[in-house]
Amino acid sequence: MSNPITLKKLAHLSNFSISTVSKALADNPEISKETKEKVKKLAKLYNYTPNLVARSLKERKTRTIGVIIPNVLAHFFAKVLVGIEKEAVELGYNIITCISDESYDKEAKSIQMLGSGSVDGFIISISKGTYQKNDYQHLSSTIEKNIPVVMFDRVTEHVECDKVVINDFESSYDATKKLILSGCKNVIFVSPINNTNVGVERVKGYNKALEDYSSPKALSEILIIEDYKEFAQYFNDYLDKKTVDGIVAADELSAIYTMNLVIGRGLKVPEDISVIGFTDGILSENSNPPLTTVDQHGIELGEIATRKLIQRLEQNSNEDQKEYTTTTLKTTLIKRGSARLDS
Amino acid sequence: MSNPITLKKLAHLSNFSISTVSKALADNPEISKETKEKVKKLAKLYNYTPNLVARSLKERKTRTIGVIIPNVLAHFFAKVLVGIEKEAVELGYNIITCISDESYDKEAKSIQMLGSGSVDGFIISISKGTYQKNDYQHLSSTIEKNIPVVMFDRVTEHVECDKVVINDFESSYDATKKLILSGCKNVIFVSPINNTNVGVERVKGYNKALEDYSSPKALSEILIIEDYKEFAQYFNDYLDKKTVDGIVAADELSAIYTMNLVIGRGLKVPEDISVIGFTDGILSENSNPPLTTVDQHGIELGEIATRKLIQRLEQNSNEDQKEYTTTTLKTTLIKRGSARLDS
DNA sequence: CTGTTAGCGCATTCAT
DNA sequence: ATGAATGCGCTAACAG
Repeated sequence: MSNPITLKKLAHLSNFSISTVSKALADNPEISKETKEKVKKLAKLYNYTPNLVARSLKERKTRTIGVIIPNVLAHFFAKVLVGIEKEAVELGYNIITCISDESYDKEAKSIQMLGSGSVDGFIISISKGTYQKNDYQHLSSTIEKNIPVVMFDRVTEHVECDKVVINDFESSYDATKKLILSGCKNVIFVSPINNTNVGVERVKGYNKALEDYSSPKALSEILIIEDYKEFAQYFNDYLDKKTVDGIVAADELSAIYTMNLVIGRGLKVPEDISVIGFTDGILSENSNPPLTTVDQHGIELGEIATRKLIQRLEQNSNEDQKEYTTTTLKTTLIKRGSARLDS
Repeated sequence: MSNPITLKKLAHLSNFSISTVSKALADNPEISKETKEKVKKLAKLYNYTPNLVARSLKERKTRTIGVIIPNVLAHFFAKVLVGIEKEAVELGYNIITCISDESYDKEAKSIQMLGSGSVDGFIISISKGTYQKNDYQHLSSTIEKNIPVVMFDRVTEHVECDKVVINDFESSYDATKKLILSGCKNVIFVSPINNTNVGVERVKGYNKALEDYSSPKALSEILIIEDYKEFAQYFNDYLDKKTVDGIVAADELSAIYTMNLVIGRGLKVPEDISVIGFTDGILSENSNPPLTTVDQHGIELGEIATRKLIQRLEQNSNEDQKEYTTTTLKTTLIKRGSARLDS
């Protein structure tokens, strides 16, 4: 900036002292009405805006939140980001966004960078890489430094902090159960996220539903997707050998992808095979047939996470620290065309 | 932060002065090897990280970029964001993300906030609201304050700055032309973004292609989408009256949506109607049939914009200011299943 | 080679 | 009601 207008300059121009100007602009009752008016007029005239970096240094808080997500291209995370941004702005905060790209290194580095005074707290969903490494030191240590962390969706029990998740187990259980009750004999589970707690919970829900509702000799199969191309091959071979009439997919893309493979074989959805996916996305609304999905309420999830974090940031430090809490959001099954459901 | 370790504390602990510690950590040649080693060891031991806010204040730059996009849920913008974030991190910058949500007010407010010292420069794609209002004061004035701005995709000639765009006119011209040359008689254009320069350019390209290649009595129609539900109704009525065999859509969602309406009428894509969309998204790869699209290379676009901005940020202020430049990225037509194309 | 000093812009305590 | 002085944590010019 060539010549940013500062308090000092306003002070010169107005013939008041810096502190008077500062107080006047802050509507401090110590200052007389006339001075306030003069100063404010001048400030407006010169288009004064306080330097936020200086203020941050002084106040020792930045009113900025660090947001770390694995991947913005996944619609769910994009939605959460929308919720976070919206709520943050509402409450007077900015967000610094980092995309971990599912990598431990990038996640850790971002946290370490931003943790050096750039942000007041973090909202994070853990990367696959971090799960694999099973190392949460970077998170624990920021919490120890008294920088609050809120985890959402992909969380871990190894770190104590506020969390916001959805009822993964239950949702998956429910989806599977509904398929079975509406006549599916052989329901399989497809997942590209088996290396996250979220994926694991969804598998558990699936298994439990089979146990509770399916005949013992029914198909019970979890297909892990790592590479989509390889999976296509594998899945086609699989369908050559087995008869499937229901699919629960752990996310949106895998649901759509699987559905298209099914249709590509000349099978009909939902007549021959019913498909239910987990998601929040546009894909599902606009697929053909439209996908029946478990709505994860991403925007709301983001808002809640943000509120939790800011609440903690703004609580008086002499108050008792509130206990950490985990909020579980209930999903909603959105019925579209890809599954025949009774109820 | 309860007790962030600072230079001052390191100075106490090491019995050197603050400045010596500072210089030692910065590998300043003034400092002896032994001292450097001692200090660095201590710093590592206490896990010292410099306070970036203080450094920003001192250096008068934040190494942070403000990114303002209309909507992260649109895949194209999400991709650009990925490109920006990636390149920024690579070059040692953070990004503060604001979502304007297509609103002038939010856009202006974000810029004004962040322009007060929080960021060194901006990367922005203009909101629909701003186009409507036709007011670019908030942008011009930040440039006047010597905060560089790079605009991408949705740009305006009313502001002089670096820009990165794609060849919208040409791409649209080309897509339309290809449809006509492969036999489409009646190609219409569908757009939800007609209130942006991008949308306007694409319409122009469409019109020119009709002019150059289509028979004079062929259909020539631009359908504007404001509300998708209303559009569905309108479009169905439209197809009752007119015969269409080609559709060019100005973005991804409108392409998919239109295609699904067509299929919903029992028509076949691409046999009865060919569809080409503009996009960068997952939707197109996974639609049924997969959508033939104009790839806008969002990630690369984001990277280029970031490089341009940072170059300007880091150029010596005593050098001559470089001229503002506009980079035009060439799109690529990705042929999938939704259009019969000859070549 | 090391230390003292000043100052980035702001808020605030303590005089006056 | 106003102003002088201090310090947030850091860098760097200057002095020794």
